[in-house]
Amino acid sequence: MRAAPTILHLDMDAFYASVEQASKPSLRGKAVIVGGLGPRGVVATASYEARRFGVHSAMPMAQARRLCPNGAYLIPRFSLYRAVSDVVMALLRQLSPLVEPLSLDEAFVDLEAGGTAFDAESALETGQRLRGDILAATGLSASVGLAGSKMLAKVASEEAKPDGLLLIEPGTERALLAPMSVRTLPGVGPATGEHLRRAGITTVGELAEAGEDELVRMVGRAHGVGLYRMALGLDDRAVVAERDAKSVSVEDTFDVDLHDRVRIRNEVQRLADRCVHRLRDSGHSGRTIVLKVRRYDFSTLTRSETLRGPTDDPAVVREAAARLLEAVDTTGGVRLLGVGVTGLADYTQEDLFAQSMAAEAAAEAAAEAASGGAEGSPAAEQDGAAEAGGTGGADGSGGPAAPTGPTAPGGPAEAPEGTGPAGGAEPARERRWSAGSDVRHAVYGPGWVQGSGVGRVTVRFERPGSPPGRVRTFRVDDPELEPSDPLPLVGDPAVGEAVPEEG
DNA sequence: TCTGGGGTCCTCACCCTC
DNA sequence: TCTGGAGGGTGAGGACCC
Repeated sequence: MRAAPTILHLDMDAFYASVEQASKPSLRGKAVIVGGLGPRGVVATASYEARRFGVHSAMPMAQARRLCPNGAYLIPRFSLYRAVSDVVMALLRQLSPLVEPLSLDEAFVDLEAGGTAFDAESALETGQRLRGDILAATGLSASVGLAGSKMLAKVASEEAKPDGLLLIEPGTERALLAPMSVRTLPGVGPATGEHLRRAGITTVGELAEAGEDELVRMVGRAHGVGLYRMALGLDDRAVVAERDAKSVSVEDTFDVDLHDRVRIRNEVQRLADRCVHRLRDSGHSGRTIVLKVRRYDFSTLTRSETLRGPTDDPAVVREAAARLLEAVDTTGGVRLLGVGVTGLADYTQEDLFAQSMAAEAAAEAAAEAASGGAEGSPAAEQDGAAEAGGTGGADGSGGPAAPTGPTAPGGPAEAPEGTGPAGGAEPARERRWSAGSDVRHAVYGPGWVQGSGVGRVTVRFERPGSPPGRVRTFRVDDPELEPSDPLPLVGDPAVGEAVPEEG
């Protein structure tokens, strides 16, 4: 019996960029690129306007700037995206208890399990209603794929993009998939795609013709069997609502390669502390400590050590990471360091007891461990820093966003050597306004920082739902200007108020 | 030209025990 | 006593995903 097309895959269109456009009306219809602004940043999401210039996810930011010099370049604001995602996921959970989030902007839903669809017609109705509900609740468009399996539902939503809905009728799967590129299938990335291409296989139909034995020979058992089944449109993976995390890790890429061994040790200690923080936040302890090092030539190596039992003790993780680092040759330079913990376990009473015993010693050690460095600086960790230029606003405040554009002073994109998150007393600094961040002015109301420098900050006064706003420039220490939280994308009671006239 | 961050899963090698 | 294979644990690396 064929499965009814009641597996739904939801994919928000160009999610981060769309949220920025919704929250900053002057960016609507403009090329918006969200990603790391540092010298080693890559594109996380590009708006559809930017994609027309050839900009796409995972592209180095420098290349994106060459292709689209007039785009608005923004650092991701994950807290805002998470809030919007929560709204969307809540709508999905109204449809079914079986919702499997894949990321902030993607999820599978088993509609049949929720009793909200049982055949093609009811699935289509539910999908359309969902898209309308998401638009009403967030102001954002979403694409929906419906099929009898997760793999096909994902293929369907990909085909439906942007702002569309597609249902794959049971029985039509193989014919639909046959002409598609093998890269359409989940699990076929650049390496496997190239491997298959060299064997003369470029389409899903050719994959199916090759046969299971041949695919197993080419790409290994697990992958080969899975590929063959997917090529036939077969996928019986269930939608899983709760998934246990298997590892927790943190990593930093440095603007400049690190050479100083002392600095490298300090960074590893700092990462170990951050990792333990995340580990504890997730309510876990872990048994295997992993150190990741990416060298100057982009070669990456990992070293790991398995402890006798799980830990969430920062001192233990720091020591293990330090031991692992001793076995790594870092001459030539290090561009990335990471610390992770795998083999996760829930807390035990014994762990908690051991923890409390160690807490005092750990606190002392942490105080000593905080020390400064002299080179490089990790990627931004804060939300809200951005560089939004060159959108060609009517007021002429824009202009091409050159790499040295109006990023906030001291911002992540231009942190000079020696400005890492070192401990110690910092000298008094002037107020910093990260471009892209939300602000409120006592007279002009809410807006966002378009850029700042040489003692001035430029603010565009607009809010979600308002017309594109005007730009004003203030002194960075203007007492009437304050940082503020992001406004909701829809449903803000203040929307509709007149934006103060230029005067 | 330049390649993030946080994950998951798979494969292979090696060692040890039975 | 020696040998070989199976199987588990561990460590390292690669590929992939969003």
